[in-house]
Amino acid sequence: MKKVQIKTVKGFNEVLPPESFRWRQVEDKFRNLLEGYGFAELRLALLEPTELFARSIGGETDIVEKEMYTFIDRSERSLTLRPEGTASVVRAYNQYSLGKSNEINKLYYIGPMFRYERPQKGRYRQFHQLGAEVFGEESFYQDAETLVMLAQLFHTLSIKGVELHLNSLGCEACRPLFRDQLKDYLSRHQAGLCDDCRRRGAENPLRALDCKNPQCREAVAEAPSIGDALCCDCRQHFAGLCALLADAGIAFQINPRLVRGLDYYTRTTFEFLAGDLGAQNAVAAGGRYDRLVEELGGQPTPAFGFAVGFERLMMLVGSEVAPLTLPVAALLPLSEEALRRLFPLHVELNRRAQMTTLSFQHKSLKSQLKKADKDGVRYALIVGPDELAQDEALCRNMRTKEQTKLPFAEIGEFLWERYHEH
RNA sequence: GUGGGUGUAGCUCAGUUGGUUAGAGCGCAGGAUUGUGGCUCCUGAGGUCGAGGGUUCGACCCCCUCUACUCACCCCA
Repeated sequence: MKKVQIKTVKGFNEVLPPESFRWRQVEDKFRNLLEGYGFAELRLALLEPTELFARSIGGETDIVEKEMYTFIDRSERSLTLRPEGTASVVRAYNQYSLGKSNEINKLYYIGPMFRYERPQKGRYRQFHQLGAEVFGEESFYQDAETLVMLAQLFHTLSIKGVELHLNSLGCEACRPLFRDQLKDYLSRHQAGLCDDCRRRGAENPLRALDCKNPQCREAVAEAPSIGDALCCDCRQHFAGLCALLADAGIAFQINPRLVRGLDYYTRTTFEFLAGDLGAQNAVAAGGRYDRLVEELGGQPTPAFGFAVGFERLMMLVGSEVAPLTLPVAALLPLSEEALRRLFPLHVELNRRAQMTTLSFQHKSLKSQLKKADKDGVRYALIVGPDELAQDEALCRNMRTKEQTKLPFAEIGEFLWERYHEH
């Protein structure tokens, strides 16, 4: 080990080849799918005024209370590395008045998010999300379309065994009533609750439903169910969504305990759960947030969105990689003169496509062939003094070992044809 | 923030009750073949054994502290 190696910060993991190829393949599939549904990409700032997240995610949530990378910059402003994407998208939607032009109401993003938590399997301090938001559509058809699209994403990636869990949290008309009911229930059952849930009772009672403490689960088992408390409109919205999903052949479970960790959700919330994610189980989650745009200073605008945890998604994607494109041939110069002759050819060929490799060092033919073999090229073009004198290369087929003479003038065409064969 | 596990070569890991030159496989480099790869064989490079302190004649091994990684709790994508 060297002295004082500088290393990455804890929880900030970097993606090296060949993993980076797999990442891009999955990203590409996501982009293609989303753009097929009319989504357009947004590339947003990673750093935002702290206030944005405090207002959107909710001041009482764990994310805001203890998980944000927040610091004061040189002009004394409090800034935060974004812990999630939706707040920024909504901020941008308002800031640039994206709602004024109808065609741009479906937006997606891919990028890093930051949360100051202890890293573990499937959870990192810098992690990545693929997310999308739809603005201006209140219909449950929108909820259904988005969920069907997500199911397609998993299907496209050959991921099996993800379960869709659904719930409705109601709207501003019925949720406060339910909150009161629940608060009331919790205060009557304080004895059975953990410390956290007792504290939550007042500010964020819904979270108690979601507590993993077995004691709490028991205490909450008889609590009022949100499903019973929904108003007429919310009930219809949710029923409509469920019917569409059933018609589309998408399996789902209604989970009245499903409460999101962020405060802005209304009506539909969902999670796609999977095993094989370590102690984590959510690979994607989201829902409807009909009030947030307005709360962040925009026009009243219903919205629906989701985020996929990219690292978690990658854990579910099999390790099989689409074969990488390999160079067609290795150029093997056996002298300085040969190298000088081959270099312009090499540069010219690779301008069009990945065609050749070329060693700039004087190595033995043997070691160059070894390298060519390892690189998986189909041909080796050997050029030594003899070939140079004849203005040709010795073309060796690496599989059949057959060798033929190939004039320099024909190399380009020869390789270009072989390039398209594979 | 709390708890457990693990730090030995580029990678994956051995290392006996504490004993003198710390090993293997893979990978890398070279050779066996004056200009011919994969298989085989030979050779080589590469380690302050995570860091510091302690016990001991002697520490990779035992003790303490720190640190990193990792898994889990909390919570979340």
